[in-house]
Amino acid sequence: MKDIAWELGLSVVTVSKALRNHGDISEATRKRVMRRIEEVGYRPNLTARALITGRTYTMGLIVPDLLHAFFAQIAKALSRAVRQKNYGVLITSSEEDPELERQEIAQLLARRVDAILIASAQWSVESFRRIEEQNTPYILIDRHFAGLAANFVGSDDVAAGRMATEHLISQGCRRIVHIRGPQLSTGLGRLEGYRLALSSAAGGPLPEDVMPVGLSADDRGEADGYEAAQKLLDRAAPPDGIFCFNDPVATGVMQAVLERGFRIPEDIAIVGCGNVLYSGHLRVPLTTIDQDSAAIGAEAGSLALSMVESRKPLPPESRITKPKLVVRASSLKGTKK
Amino acid sequence: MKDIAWELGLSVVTVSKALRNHGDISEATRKRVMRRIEEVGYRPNLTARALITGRTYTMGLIVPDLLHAFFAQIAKALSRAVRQKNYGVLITSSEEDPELERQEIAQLLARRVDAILIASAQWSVESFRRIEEQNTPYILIDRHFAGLAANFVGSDDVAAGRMATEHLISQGCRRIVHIRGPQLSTGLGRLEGYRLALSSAAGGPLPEDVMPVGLSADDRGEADGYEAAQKLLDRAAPPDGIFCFNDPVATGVMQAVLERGFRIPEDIAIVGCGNVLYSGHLRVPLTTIDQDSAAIGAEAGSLALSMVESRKPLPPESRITKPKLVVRASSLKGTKK
DNA sequence: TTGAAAGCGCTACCAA
DNA sequence: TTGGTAGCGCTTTCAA
Repeated sequence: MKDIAWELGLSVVTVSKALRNHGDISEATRKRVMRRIEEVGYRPNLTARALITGRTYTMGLIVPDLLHAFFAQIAKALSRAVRQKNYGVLITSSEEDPELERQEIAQLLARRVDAILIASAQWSVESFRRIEEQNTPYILIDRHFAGLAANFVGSDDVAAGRMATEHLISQGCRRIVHIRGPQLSTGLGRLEGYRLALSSAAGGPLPEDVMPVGLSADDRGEADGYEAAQKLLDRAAPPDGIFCFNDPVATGVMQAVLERGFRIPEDIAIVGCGNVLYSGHLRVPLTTIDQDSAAIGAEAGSLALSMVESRKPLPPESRITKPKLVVRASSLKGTKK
Repeated sequence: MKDIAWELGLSVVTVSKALRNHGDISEATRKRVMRRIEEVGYRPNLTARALITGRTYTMGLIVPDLLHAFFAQIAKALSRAVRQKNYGVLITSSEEDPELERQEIAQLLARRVDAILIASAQWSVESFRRIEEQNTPYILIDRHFAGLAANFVGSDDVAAGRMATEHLISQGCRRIVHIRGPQLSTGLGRLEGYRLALSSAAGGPLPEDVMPVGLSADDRGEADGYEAAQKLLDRAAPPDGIFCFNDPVATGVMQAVLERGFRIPEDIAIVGCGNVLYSGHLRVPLTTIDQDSAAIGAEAGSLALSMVESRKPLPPESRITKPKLVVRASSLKGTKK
């Protein structure tokens, strides 16, 4: 509070300026003010400042599930990237529910966050129009939308799906099932990559075989993967390779496969996606596609910062990381190659 | 904005009251206002409201590492608990660094969060005095301090350490090493539990054997566990049981042990702590102590809410969950019992 | 039931 | 270099 001003025989204005290293202030008074600030342990009320400057120094992040290590990693990296500029991050979870997500967007908007970063579970683009109306910059993370010219930071999902599938093919798999993700850019992209790889396989096109699952947030896909795998194993001719939408799904698949007495990778090779941090420590170390979630988070952070710092709207930008295949035991048949 | 008031021929005051269902407002005008609100898509500016009411409807959460599933789980549960009352959560990470943590506390204080929830990496109690000075309610999570009469939500670490160790003893282990955690209540408590269990072992007291590690946030303990295990395995007589401070450490230990050709649990049994969500899917499914981090997060949330809602200071409260042993393959020798 | 006045704690703008 | 005046968008008296 600014009885500090009174104590020093200054005006609040001067104190305010001193606090912010505002240009026209004499070094002497600045020092004087700063010392008193220190003594009293005063900290300016950021909500008041926000009201007048219109900047809250807060980024809003919406993820489907904080417990999913992929998003936790993004959150962590984002938080770190913006922290140095004194930004905080308001993190909320949509639990993969579009309606809840819309509410969260409204909340963040009401709180006047400086930018919204969102790995959206949305089907339509409507919510984003709302954000645009409020002139709040926003960035799509991980998942993007075809018809929406928005900032995007994520990975090339088609390439990811393709690499994963090609790898399985190169390991000698011929009956390759894809356990697909939701109807979002990530699920769709990886599916497309899977198809591309199969159709251009070396020894002639391989048959497609896609299993859907309904991803719910609470189990992160493990239960779904487990279930899907059960069905697959009940078949007369089970697959010899499975490309899973993500690592949690792969984890569930792995469990089911082992329980049923199949060997990984000898009987069934498994590839995941995301390279979540524990994937190398699973029952059978998991071959997966690394999408560098840390880089995505950091990139999104720096992009958000630049958007906020330059007050005028910047043209939408896409920053897409190249996925990398990480080969581990779960797919290494050594049959071929 | 309240040109809505003007449009309806009302005063801003009336609109404001209508918005908040404030008592004295006629049902008719309330409806009228609400409808207009809807049409325009107006949302009140929460920062302005915060300035005058002094309540930001925001909880501040500080964890050592968001990537550690234990804390991610807490964050998720907390977020869910307070969301229904329209609170948001500002999540920051201290990266296990006391100095950084102090800065984050100052940030949260400056932002005037309604309550601070913190799994502290602090050595001293000084920071908390600061929080108290600002009259901001705060709750310690997971880690508490001997000399501090503060609200605490966490687990009984002594019991956890004891259960883990007793389990190893019951499995026939006689050379049991504890890879200990940091000098905080969690590390200290589990260590004490370990000692208690050894000294009261059925066949007479067993020797203590404690390995320190310096937990850094970035690897969540895996690398530390890996290193510690290497040293252990270099010994002439390696241990036959290892109780690890937490699951990430256990993960690292497991890797080293397997790499060196030892069998788990036949040669070396391993027990972790935390029951992080992937612990059942590790190379060897991990026996661990469940501390129900979801319950901790939810409890902390409801406690925080009750503190905030009742404006007057409540007497400090401790909510301590009872840990549970989760037996999996990593310790199941079947030698005895 | 409604609204005028005052002000939350701070910063922008301009005059001194 | 300093400080008075205004006002950010709301809510809180309290009087009409």
